Amino acid sequence: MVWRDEHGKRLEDYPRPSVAVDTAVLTVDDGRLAVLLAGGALPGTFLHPGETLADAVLRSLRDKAGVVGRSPRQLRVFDKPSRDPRGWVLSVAHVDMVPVAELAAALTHGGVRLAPADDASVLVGLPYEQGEIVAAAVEAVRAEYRAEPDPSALLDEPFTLAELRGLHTAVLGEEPMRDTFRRYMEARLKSTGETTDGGRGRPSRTWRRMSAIPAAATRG
Amino acid sequence: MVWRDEHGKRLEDYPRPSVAVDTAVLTVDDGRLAVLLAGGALPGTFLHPGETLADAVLRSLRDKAGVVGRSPRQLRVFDKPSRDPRGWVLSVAHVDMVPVAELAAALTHGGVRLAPADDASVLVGLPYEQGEIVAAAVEAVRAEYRAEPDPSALLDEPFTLAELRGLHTAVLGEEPMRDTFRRYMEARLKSTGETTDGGRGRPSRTWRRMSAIPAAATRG
DNA sequence: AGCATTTTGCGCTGATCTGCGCTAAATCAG
DNA sequence: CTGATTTAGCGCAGATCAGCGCAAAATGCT
Repeated sequence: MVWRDEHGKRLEDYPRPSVAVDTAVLTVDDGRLAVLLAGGALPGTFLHPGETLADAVLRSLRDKAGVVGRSPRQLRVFDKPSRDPRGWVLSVAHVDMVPVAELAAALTHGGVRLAPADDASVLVGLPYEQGEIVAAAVEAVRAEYRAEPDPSALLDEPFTLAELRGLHTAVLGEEPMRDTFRRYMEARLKSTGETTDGGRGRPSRTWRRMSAIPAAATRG
Repeated sequence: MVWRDEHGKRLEDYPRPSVAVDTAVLTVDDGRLAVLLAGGALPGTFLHPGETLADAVLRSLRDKAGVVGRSPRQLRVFDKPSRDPRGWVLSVAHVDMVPVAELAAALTHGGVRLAPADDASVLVGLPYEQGEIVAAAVEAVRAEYRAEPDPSALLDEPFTLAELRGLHTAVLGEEPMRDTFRRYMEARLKSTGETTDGGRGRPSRTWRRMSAIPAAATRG
């Protein structure tokens, strides 16, 4: 039974935009935040019937970047009329932080590369307002990292405080003060009770995230 | 010149969702947060060609609630497949805080009423996941009010600290501590240099928001 | 004029946080 | 065994913040 409005028209009888999902896939590469570009743009796709936005995002990450098992977060909708020369397209922007190792396969494909995520000259070169998407993504990820230790689980467990702080420095673009960082994060981590093996100097204590879910598992 | 893809198809040849905008119009009524319902639902509309989402939101607020000159904020997209029995519809949810006086005309229409915004029994009675939209809106507005003095300009200027604190109490659902509130907010307000007239007791100092834009003007 | 009322302002205490210098601890290299 | 290295841990000073009690100030009422 197809629904019709008071004019006898179905939903399909009205003009509708195309809906795309675009994802700023961020990672840490060479000590700084980087964004994945495929053919000079963010990976994305048009929404298919019956899909949720998250389904579409996951499909585009798998198909365009070989990335699976992640949990992209919705940012917001970009809808500037002049945004897409092809026509009326809305973009629902997402962000996902992915360990750089998981992007290795994608990066062997022609046209797939990493670019510094907080480099203005990179952002202005992106089509379809995607520079704004990346900027919004960087801001969102930095806020998450200020609040929680490695919330996107880029580090394999267990890890040391130095590794964690190194990661946070790369994400935030500034180095947090050692003691302040340690006090805040230790309260949000679970000690393994063990230390590192080998290496000179006093062995480091090792930690896991509070969540019981393994790092690579999808989140709720 | 109509764009076609590598299959010779235009954007319109592919199935697309309808895109609706729904706005949680929040206000303060009788000392607490309230949400506007029109016919038992949030005001909304389908997106028309050539419109931005903000255009559509403003149009629906004008047509369904008689509200003009505001600046709704985008929350996020709701896309649960079973959300809308009419068919494939995405809803881009927004929130707007509006002085209750500006809703007076709308409230004289049949079927338009205010309901407590943080009352779970109200939220579960809403169609199309709109309870979740209202909950997300309440959370967003409360975060804004924790950070800034009356960011949605519900108070006419100038206002007293007691009026401001009363408004914030209504929005937050809890009364902030007088001195803590005063220290934080005074730093974010502009003193008029004048005090209230009449009334018993020591006259109150009066304040304006930092922004130079009049309260009813739209924001950037 | 005195009192009640209301707001402003602030001194004070205790709590919390940041940043830093420095030592102890636990390794490995020589 | 000694020294170098690296991390852990912490004492401390200074800064900041929250909350409270209370008095001063500025009105209107009687």
